[in-house]
Amino acid sequence: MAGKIRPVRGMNDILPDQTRAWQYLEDRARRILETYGYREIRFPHLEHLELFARSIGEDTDIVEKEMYTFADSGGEVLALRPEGTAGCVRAAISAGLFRGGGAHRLYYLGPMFRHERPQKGRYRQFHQVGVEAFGPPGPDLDVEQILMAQRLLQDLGVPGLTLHLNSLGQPEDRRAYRGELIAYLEERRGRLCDTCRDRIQRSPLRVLDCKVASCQEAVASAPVITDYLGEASRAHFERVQALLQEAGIRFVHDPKLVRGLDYYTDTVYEWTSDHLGAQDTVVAGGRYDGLVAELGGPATPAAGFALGIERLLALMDSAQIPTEGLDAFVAPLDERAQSVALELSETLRDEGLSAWYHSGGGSLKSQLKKADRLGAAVAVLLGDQELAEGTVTVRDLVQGEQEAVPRDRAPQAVADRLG
RNA sequence: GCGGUCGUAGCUCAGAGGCCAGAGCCCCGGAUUGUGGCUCCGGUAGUCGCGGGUUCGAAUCCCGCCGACCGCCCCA
Repeated sequence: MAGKIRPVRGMNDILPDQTRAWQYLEDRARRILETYGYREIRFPHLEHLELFARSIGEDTDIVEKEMYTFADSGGEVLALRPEGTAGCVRAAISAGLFRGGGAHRLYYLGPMFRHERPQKGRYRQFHQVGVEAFGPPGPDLDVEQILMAQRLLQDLGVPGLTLHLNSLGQPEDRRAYRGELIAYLEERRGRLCDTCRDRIQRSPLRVLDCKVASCQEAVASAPVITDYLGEASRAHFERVQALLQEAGIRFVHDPKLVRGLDYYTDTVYEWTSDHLGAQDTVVAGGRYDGLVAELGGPATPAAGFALGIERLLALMDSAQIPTEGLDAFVAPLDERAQSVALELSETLRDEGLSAWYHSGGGSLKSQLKKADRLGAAVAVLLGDQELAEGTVTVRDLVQGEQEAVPRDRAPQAVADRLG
């Protein structure tokens, strides 16, 4: 294996056999998001490290140990984006999108990078569809986004889903709650696992969903964030739940649901699927009313979600992905037929048909075999006979019938043979 | 970063100390002259992940490294 260069760990090639599913998912996502008025935005994969540190939070795992960071030759400290929201908000601020206070609905598709240990459903380069809406502060926006995500998941036939919902309140609510929680946890320090002991002061919310049994017991009667919500947040959360119920969307209120990014406020949610492994979150999102201001824009409420493409692909019913076939396989039987075959192939494409011009010769038998393997519907054969007569042989590879037709009628003859 | 399982042809895998390392799929060719799919025949292809060690002899046993997968952690 000398000289063979490996792919970077956790970074996967997406091969031709898989790209059809990717394209299908991306097309469906675009179509659905656009019916809700969202428009695509594209922004760099690389940003100043500080953007992520400030938006995601210095003390989060993502910023602390999962980012790909480096100093470029000019000495600027950059990072490959570990998620999309920060860059999206930065781009919107940079473009002055918030001047005038108009509502904006944006979506994006693309790779994100986190230096984690790869496993099923978790990769170092992974792909998300993200949506962000800016302006409206109301709970109805949160619910419309949940409806939109659900439509997408249903459209793609994703099984075994559960929607988990929680509210994190405003920063001051969280601060008050955090104090209470730390006090509670400190009293039970002895019953917590090692990692949770370390977490008490740094990120006490994380202790709540530790999977160690003793931690679960210790935390069973811990204070719950939703008991500490301010009046506005409480009302917001109740309204979200009421609207979800009226929309007929089932959810479970999960008081322990905590997101790994600091910018969330009020509503947070997560869809999990029981058909995945340990990495079972397919969609996650929520409201982040403080982020735009935090990044230097005008105070602007906002909400959004991100969807993991690889995870969704793993869940999708591949049967619904359309297979696009090849219309015509054009076979020049010898060198003399090449120029006519090339020209005929172009004519077929002029008519909107797909044509595989066969280069490389071989016996008619081997060429037909190739046409068959390629899944061509029709083979167009051009040999001495056809050249002499000014015809082509159009062979229907499904029916097994063929006919000789004048060359200029070939496109029509091919089209007639297609389902 | 921690733990477990596993690395043999392009792919899926068999071989578990001893004839030149095997099968299926794929690919290529053939089964009379210009006709695919089914069948049959033949063929190409592997420094058995890499490096050391044990042994008369290692794909097979031992050690190290690398990689993949699964889980922890964390999250999409």
